[in-house]
Amino acid sequence: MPTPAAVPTRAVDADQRERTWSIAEVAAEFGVTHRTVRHYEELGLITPERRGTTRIYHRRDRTRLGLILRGKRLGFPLEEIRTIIDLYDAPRGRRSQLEYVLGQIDERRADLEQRRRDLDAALAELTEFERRCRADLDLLG
Amino acid sequence: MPTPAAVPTRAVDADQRERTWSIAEVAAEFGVTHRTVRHYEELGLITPERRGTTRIYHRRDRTRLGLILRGKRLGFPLEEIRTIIDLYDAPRGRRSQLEYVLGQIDERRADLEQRRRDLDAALAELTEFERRCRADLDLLG
DNA sequence: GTTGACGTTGACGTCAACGTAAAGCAATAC
DNA sequence: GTATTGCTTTACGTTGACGTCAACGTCAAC
Repeated sequence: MPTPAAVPTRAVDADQRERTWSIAEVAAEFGVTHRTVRHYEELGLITPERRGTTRIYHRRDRTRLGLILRGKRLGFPLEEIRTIIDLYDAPRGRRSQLEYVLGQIDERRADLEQRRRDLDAALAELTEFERRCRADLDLLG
Repeated sequence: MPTPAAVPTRAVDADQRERTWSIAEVAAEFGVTHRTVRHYEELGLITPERRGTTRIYHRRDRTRLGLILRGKRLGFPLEEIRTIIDLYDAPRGRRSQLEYVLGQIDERRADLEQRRRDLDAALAELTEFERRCRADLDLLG
């Protein structure tokens, strides 16, 4: 348990908890444009705080942005990504809700595992193709 | 080595080599519309034979269609898919060409391996999330 | 000989995921 | 002060990946 003497740790915690970012900062950090970030907000994928009219991004928003971009790298459409990350934040108080969430998890898992099969097949073919190319290269001396 | 006595095998080979398909057949088989198949042709991803004006699909076209759709499931854009499957058919006679192809293979592999990392991370998070949900469910009796 | 079933070529429509001005506010920099 | 920098909204443009007619050819079946 942290005591008042554990000052360094608590200071770092406080920093990480309370630090916020501007739209330019998060955009640069994740290698996207501010337009992209705002687009995700329009679709309800992130909901940054507003100070007046200016957007303020917290750690939670950066976490979500990371999930969004990973989902994109995996080829998911943004609408589907939204349902996924909403799932992580869904209320899970009642049994019916938990069971619904668990069902959704199963669907997601099946999807991801199909993708992994495709991915492994593609990698295997690529490896075999490389082997043949190297064999051809050897034949050329 | 096949002898003239190996009739059954040779008959099957001949069937498989010479059987062709209509656009409706390939579309149905791969679960896409004829419009989609023609779209891929417009982009140069497949080039079926023409008998008069009618398209005739060979095994080679079906193989390509399979690669295209797997690429799509993995989230690749069609233009990129085209460069990939063209790579498999590229001439590899000269050393310089082989070295180019091997370089492309490396790029592809790096891309696919990044995707696999993303995929594994997503699956791990999903599993952890499921664990927490089941724990919550246990608490409800 | 006409009716489907299946094929063809345009050509325009649509949806997602942004890009790209245009025009304006708000704070710091000179 | 004003000029630049950074943020904002509004709104139209673009690209990819098809969908969706329209208008027509062709061939077997009835």
